[in-house]
Amino acid sequence: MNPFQLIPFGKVMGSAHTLLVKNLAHQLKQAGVPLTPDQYRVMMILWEGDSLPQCKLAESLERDRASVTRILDTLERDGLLVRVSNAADRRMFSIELTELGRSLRLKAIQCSMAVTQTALRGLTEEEAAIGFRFLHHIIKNFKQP
Amino acid sequence: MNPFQLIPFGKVMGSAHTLLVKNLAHQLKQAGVPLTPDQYRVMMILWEGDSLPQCKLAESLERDRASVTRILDTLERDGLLVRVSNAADRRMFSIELTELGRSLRLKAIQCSMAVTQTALRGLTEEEAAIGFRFLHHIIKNFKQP
DNA sequence: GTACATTTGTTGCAGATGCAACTAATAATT
DNA sequence: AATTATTAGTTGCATCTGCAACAAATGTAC
Repeated sequence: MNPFQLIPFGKVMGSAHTLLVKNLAHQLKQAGVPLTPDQYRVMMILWEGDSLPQCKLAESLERDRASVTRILDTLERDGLLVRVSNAADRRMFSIELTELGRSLRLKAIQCSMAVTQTALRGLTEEEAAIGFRFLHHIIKNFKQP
Repeated sequence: MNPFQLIPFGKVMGSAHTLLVKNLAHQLKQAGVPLTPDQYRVMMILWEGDSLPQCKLAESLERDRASVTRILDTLERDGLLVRVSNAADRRMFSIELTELGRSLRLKAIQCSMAVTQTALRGLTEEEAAIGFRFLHHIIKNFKQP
């Protein structure tokens, strides 16, 4: 590939990602959902199924354990979840959503879908699917170097 | 598009972007280039042409002025650039690279290209070009809502 | 079964981010 | 010319990030 096009790839990816995240933050705020985009990513996983240890969360988020610790601190402080100590392995906690935490799911997902629809506006289903595969390919390339 | 596929789009984009940024941080460190990925993005613009006011930098980076202020603080502290007060408009500074700042260009760009090559490994030029257009399309969608 | 290693989560540190409030300087209105 | 925007840059606050060092619990090896 032309080396002059290789240089700005990071910029293009960074711009697309930044705009997407900002748009999500905006949508969540508009909808009155008290979550930042990063908190949303954590909650998204918890809504799919509670009781993951924090290290699994970190892995799934591509973040380190320390970052997960602190996002959970905030979410616990704000009453969206609780850490429950695990009897089987006392190093770990089970994360359990509160009623409040569970209640935000629908609205938050609607915000997320609105962002995606803005992002993909004007693309056919086929073009969007090709774009998805492109991103998945990149992820795979980084995960198996 | 199938609503179940609309939900994880942010996650896919986030993963690809995160892995790319982490890989760049790693490459820069390996090559002994004293820049974080965010600092690299700023320097990239300055290498193309000095003397931009900070607000233009912010616009180009999709960041707010405050963020640019603080990245420049760090880069100035580390001797990569200097703020020169502008006689014509005393609100602004001209950012000027130091010799040290200019000297990092080649190595840093090589790191960036290595990251891109990893990202795009296994894709044809045509597929990569389609991926670029996909990302550009998303950027355009967010910029003209 | 004791010593060593690994794993889980936390904290300290330096770097980023957006938003809102602020100062100083320039532009626009009247 | 004087008042009123508007613009460029900075600072405070809350959030988020990775890395490295650490404690406590669990696993492994001898």
